[in-house]
Order: sequence, then structure tokens, then C-alpha cells
Amino acid sequence: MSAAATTSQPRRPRSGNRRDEAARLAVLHAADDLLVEHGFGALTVEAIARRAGVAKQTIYRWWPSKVEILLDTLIEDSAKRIPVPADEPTAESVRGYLRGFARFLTRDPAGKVLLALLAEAQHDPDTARSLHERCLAPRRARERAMLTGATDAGEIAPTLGPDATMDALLGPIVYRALTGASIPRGLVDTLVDALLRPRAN
Amino acid sequence: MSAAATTSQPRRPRSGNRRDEAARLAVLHAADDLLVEHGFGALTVEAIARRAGVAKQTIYRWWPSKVEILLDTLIEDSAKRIPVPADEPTAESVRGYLRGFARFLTRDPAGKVLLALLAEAQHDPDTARSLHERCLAPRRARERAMLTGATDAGEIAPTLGPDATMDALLGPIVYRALTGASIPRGLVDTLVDALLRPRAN
Amino acid sequence: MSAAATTSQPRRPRSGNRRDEAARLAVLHAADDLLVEHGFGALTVEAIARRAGVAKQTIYRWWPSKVEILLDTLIEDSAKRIPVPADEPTAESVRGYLRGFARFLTRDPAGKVLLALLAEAQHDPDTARSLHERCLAPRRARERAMLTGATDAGEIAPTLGPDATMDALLGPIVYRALTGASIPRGLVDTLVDALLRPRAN
Amino acid sequence: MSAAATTSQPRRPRSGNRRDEAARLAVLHAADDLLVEHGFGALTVEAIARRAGVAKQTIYRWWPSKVEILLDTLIEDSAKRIPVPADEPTAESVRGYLRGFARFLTRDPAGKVLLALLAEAQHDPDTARSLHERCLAPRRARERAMLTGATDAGEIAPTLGPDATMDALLGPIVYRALTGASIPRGLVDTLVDALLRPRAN
DNA sequence: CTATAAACGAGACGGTACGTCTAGTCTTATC
DNA sequence: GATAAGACTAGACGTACCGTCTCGTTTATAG
Repeated sequence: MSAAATTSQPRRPRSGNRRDEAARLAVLHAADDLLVEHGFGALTVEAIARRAGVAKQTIYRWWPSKVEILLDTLIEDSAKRIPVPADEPTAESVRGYLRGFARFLTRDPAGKVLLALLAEAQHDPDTARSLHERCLAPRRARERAMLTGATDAGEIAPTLGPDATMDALLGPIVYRALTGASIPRGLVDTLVDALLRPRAN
Repeated sequence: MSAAATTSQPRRPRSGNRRDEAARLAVLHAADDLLVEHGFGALTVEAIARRAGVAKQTIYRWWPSKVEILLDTLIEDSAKRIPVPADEPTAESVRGYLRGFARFLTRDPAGKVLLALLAEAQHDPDTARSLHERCLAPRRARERAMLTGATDAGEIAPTLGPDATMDALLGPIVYRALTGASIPRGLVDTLVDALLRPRAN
Repeated sequence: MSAAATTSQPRRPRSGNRRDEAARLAVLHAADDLLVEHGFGALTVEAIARRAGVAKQTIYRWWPSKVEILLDTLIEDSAKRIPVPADEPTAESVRGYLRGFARFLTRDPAGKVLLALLAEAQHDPDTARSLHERCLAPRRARERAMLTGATDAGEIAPTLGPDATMDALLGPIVYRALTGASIPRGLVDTLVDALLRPRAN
Repeated sequence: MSAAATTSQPRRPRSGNRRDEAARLAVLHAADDLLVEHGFGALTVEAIARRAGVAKQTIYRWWPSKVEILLDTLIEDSAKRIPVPADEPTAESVRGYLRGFARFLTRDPAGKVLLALLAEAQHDPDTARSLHERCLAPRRARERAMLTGATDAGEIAPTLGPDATMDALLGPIVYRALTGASIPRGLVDTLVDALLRPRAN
């Protein structure tokens, strides 16, 4: 309470057991597996707990909803599988990004997670907000940087602003994935040609 | 009523009361209202029955699931609000169709139904099948006719096939609606210009 | 709408399926069995539902708590096993009643129900109220009648009022049952002799 | 322990490897208070720990169950409030003991503890055993001594053996406390008169 | 003019999952 | 080594809907 008290740093009453990393990973994997194997309908908190060998309370302690569990896996997976190109500001890198995105949505099990969250966001405003804040907005920021970089480098000349351009490029890919259609190589090429170099042709 | 009628259906196993049209409409409106007012999460069969003043069994008797209720309303509404142009095979009519589509998704309460069904289709294969068979496929057939008509008339010259072209046009609109973004007039114009008259400019 | 309709009595808006008697009995028996076999600690609503082959909601629909289930069985059983003598206003019938009571508490499985409810009443005011209103008070009314009848007939001459007399007679029996002690024949005899015929000896 | 020890830890006489008496008392008082204030239903280990400002583990380390906590307080309180008379082997001292007992059960907050434990003993065999071994049996031994002392002194002449006599005296008192009834002075007097001096009148 | 049979409202039923609570155990870091 | 803090597994709590199944009533045709 005297000088000694003043010297002591803001009290760190930290103690107690720390979070169990194994439990955290078990939950993430269980959620992922259940979604891929049995669909979103089978993705209940009880089922996740059962499959992960974890108590329900452990899930509720760390995640406010099953949607946040999926978001955790999605953020990690999408960062690995479909990083936004930041180094080479070329039209080709944009094309490559879109092809990777298409492959992710149609072939990668983790792509199902994005589609499921995009779907759930239509049913639940909280999901919509979380999906935007934690996944879509950060990615969009990097996508904008990718486009403006390439534009500044003279590689592309989009008619629309960066946001609308990205939506025009991604929209068809996402929509076909949502409707269960494949995404042919020509579609991506045409989108890039038509929207990024409208006059350069 | 006459001898002819009696002859045409000699064994009428049918008897008793016929379907109550008032109950049918009450269910459709209750489902629509609940979706718009409280979201898909509040759209339970019990809530629909409660709001419609109808017994649950009456719903289960006529609809296999709540999704089919929504489909019934969607098919009727979309036929009225966003008919596929069939008379004038011009680029302008395509543009008008896309603008109507964008307005439907972002402004019309009935547009929420389409987004909700598209979402639910990600969670449930039965919904996906119904949505395609009863809504998306018939509309796509008319959209294809619209595009081929305009192409034959020399009004447009799409690079892609009619299906991919429609997805490239609709995808951005749907995607922005799904992510809660508005759909600016310039986006539709650019899509039409870039994808339907790539060389005609 | 005619005079006939007006004449018809106020319509009985009865509809819906009636209560399932089999489910009701299954619940009562399951609760009883669980209490006797595994004790009050194992008497959870889930366990009752499981053992009765009944949905939890069915229990919650008809009983506000598991205590009321036990009360239902207790009221029925105690009416059968330890009826309060009403016909013969003799000291002997009182003695017989107390012996039956002692046997009920120590030998009859249903006696465990009374002890459990008396115990639970100490933990929960709602139980205390229900136990009094539905079981103890009605029985006490009949016990009072028994005592006053015998007193009027000159068979007994209790010093205390009927309530205190009954408590003085039953208290030792209940207390020994609560503490797991047997109830010897001499105890009942001495209580009757000492409290009902203090001067008659 | 001496001045040297004090010097070695100038500011921290507290903590170390011995049992923390402050924690022990905090737990006992918290349990007592919770029982009196919110009833047995609110008496959870978590609530005790919370109210006592003590870790759950500290409770589990020293007490096998919350029942033992209550027993600790009960033994201490009952020894103080209702000691069994050992000095004067008179009928009057027995009467005084019973009156004290009645007052303890109906007026003293600590009396609630005995009723709660007697109740819990019906639900849980471990509680029953502990209650007997640590509380009821030792007290009963002293009560027996009280009765035999008075009998030998010619002050009383009970018909029944000492155990049954004590149960016949205490039973009505306990039963009325359990059922929420008051214990009138006349009841105790009549019990003493009727059971201890059946022929001496 | 009945008699039948379908559709209706009401709602009980066996279930599944929800999100919360407490039990009792185990771990970490502090004193 | 005892403590405060608190994460962990386990499982019951009471609620909301699910989809199925009677009930008894209503009503439009069939006989």
C-alpha cells in the first residue's frame, strides 16, 4: 500500500488452469467433420461434443455458438488454401486467385464451411455480422489491395470500383457453387477478360 | 352431374369435404409474414400454425415441409414480380430483367424468400432439389430462351454459353444481396456491357 | 342460427386427444420404483421418463414437479393401505391405526414415499405446502374425527387437543422411521395407554 | 513460529502449508448462512465457495460433502445450545431439556440445520450414517445417561426402555417442527407427565 | 334425408437439441 | 504444501419444436 504497492504492476490475479488446446482442436475438427460428413443439419452442439469427446459446457465456455466454431476453422483454412496474392500485381495473379477460389468452393471440404456460413447468415443476423467482421471484410480488404496494386501497375483497368469489381468476379463463382454447378475454366477467364481489361482487348 | 359425368367416373372413391382454400392462404401468408418479420429462425411449423390459426396437421397434410410452403409463395410472387421477358429479344430487355431481379432481391419482401431458400438449400439436399426443380430450372429455361432469342436477333454476342452467361450476370447480383450489399445501377450496366457485347463496344 | 341453435347448450369446445392413461400410470410406477430401488437422489425427471418410456414433456405437461408425482402415488397408496378408521370409535381402532401406520412406514415400499416427501418438504417450501394441502391436512381431518368420535363415546380421554394428541402419537413413530429404527409393539401400546387414557388406567 | 520466523517473513504471516483456519470458518459460516437465508436447495458447494471467498477445491479437500460441513456446524452449535443435562438427575431437568430442544428446533437458526440433515438423511444413506455416528448417537448416549440417572434417583419411572422413551419424548417435538407446527408448552408437559411418571401421578 | 368420409381445430404423444447449472476432479501459479 | 482460480467431463434441468397420432366437429357429396 506504500511505495511497495505502487511499484507492483497492475495486479495480475491470473491463476487457475489454462485452456486445453487438445479440447479446442478436437472441437474444431469434430465440427468440420460433421459438416462435411452429415451436413449442417447434423451439426448440433451435442453432436460436436459427442464426437469431440468433450463436455457441452466446454464448447459453450469458449464459443458463443456453433457458427463461431465454423468461423474459426474457416479463417484458418481459407488463409492457408486461398491466400490473397499480395506480391505480384498482375492480371495473372488475379486470375490464379479466382481459380483457387473456385477450386476451394467446389473441391475442398473446407469450402463447404464457407457456403454453409454464407447460408446461415441469411437465417441469422448474428451469423451475418460475425461472418463479415471476421472473414469477409478482412479478405475483401486484401482483395482491394490486390486490385488497386494491379491497376496502379497498369496491368488491369476495371470499369467498376474495387468492391463492385470483386463482387462481379466472385459472384458468379459463388453463385454456381451455391447452386451446385461446376465452375468451368472458361468462366473465370471470361470474367477476368471482360471485367478487368474492358478496353485493353 | 349428367349421365356423361357419371359414366366418366363410375367409381368415385372421393367424398367428404374438400381442401379449405382459406386455410391454404392463411398458411402461405403466415409463413411469408413470419419470415419477413422475424427471420427464418422463427419460421417453425408450430409458429406458422399458430399465426395462421390452423392445426399443425393441416400443414403436414398438404406440405411435406416448411420449405415447400415458401416455394409455393416464391413461385407465385416471382412469376408476378420478375417475369422473364419473352417478347422483345433486345439487350435492353435483358438489362431490364436484371434490374428487376436486383430490385426484387433487395427491396421486395418476397426476395427474402428466395435468399432464404437458396440458403436453406445449402443445409438440406431436399430443399436444394425442390428449389431447382420447382423454381430455378424453369426460370433458367426461360432465361436461356431470352438470351438465345437476343443472340439470334444480333442484339447480343455473349462469349460464354447461355447458362454460364446467366450465372455471370446473376451471380454478382445474388452475391451482393447475400452479403447485404446494395446493387448499384452501374454494376448491372457494366455486367451487361462486358458480358453480352464484349466486342460490340 | 335458428331457434334450435339458440336452444342448444353452450358448445363444449372440447377437442384434441385426451390424456393417455397408460402414460400416466407408467410415470407413477416408474417414480415409485426408482425411489424404492435407488433412492430419492436417483429420482430425476429424466430417469422417470426413461424408465416409464415416456417423453420428458409429457411429465412436465401434467406434473409441476417430481414431488407432485410422488404425492399422486402416496395419496392413492395411503388411502388403500392406512385408511383412517371412521366406523368404530374405540381405543382399539386407534391403536390399530397406529400399528398400521408404523407398518406402512417401516415395511411398505410406499412408506418410503411419505418419508421422502416429508424430507423434501424441509428443503423446499413448495413441497411443504403441497404435502400439507394434499396429504397431511386431509388425513389429519379424518384423524381428528376419529379421536373426537372415540372421546365422545367415552372410549378415550386425551389430555391434549386432538391435533397435539395425534402428533404425540404419530411423532414417535415417524421419528423412529426417519432415524431408521424399528417400531416395537410396546411403543405403540405405551403411547396409546399413556396419552389416550391417562386417568383411566 | 518465534521472532526469527516472523523476521524471515516480514510482511506475510499468512499462508504456508498448514490448514487455513480462516478458510475453515468462512466455509462453516457461509454454509450456515446460506441454509438459513436461502434454504437447502441453494446450498451448493459452488455457492458456499463463492460466499466464503474460497476455492471449491479447498472445500473438497477438507470435507467429503456439504453435509459434513453442516454436521460440523451442527455439532458445535447443538453442544452449546442444547447440552444434555448431566448434573441434576431430576424430572425437571428432563423437562427443561425438552423445552430447550423445542426452542432450538423452532426458533434457533441452527435448528434448521438439524432438520435439514434429518431430511437429507432420508435421501442419502451416507448422510444418514454420518448424522447418526457424529450427532445422534453421541447425543443419545448422553440422553440415556440422563434418563437412567433420573430413574435410579427415583425421579422418574418410564414404562419403556430409555431409547424408546427418548424417541417418544423427542418424536412429537421433531414431528411438529418438521411439519412447521409450533410446540406448545402443554405438549412437553403432557409428554413428560404421561411417559415418565405414568403411575406416579 | 340421411350416411359417409375427408378436412379441420386442437392438442397429447415420443423424441432431439437447446443453453444453463452444479457436481466433483484436475491443473496452474501464488504465497 | 495449502490456497484461489478456474478448466475439465458428466449429466440433469426445464423449454421449444419436431413429425405422428388420435379426438370430436363440420360439411359436401353419395346413396
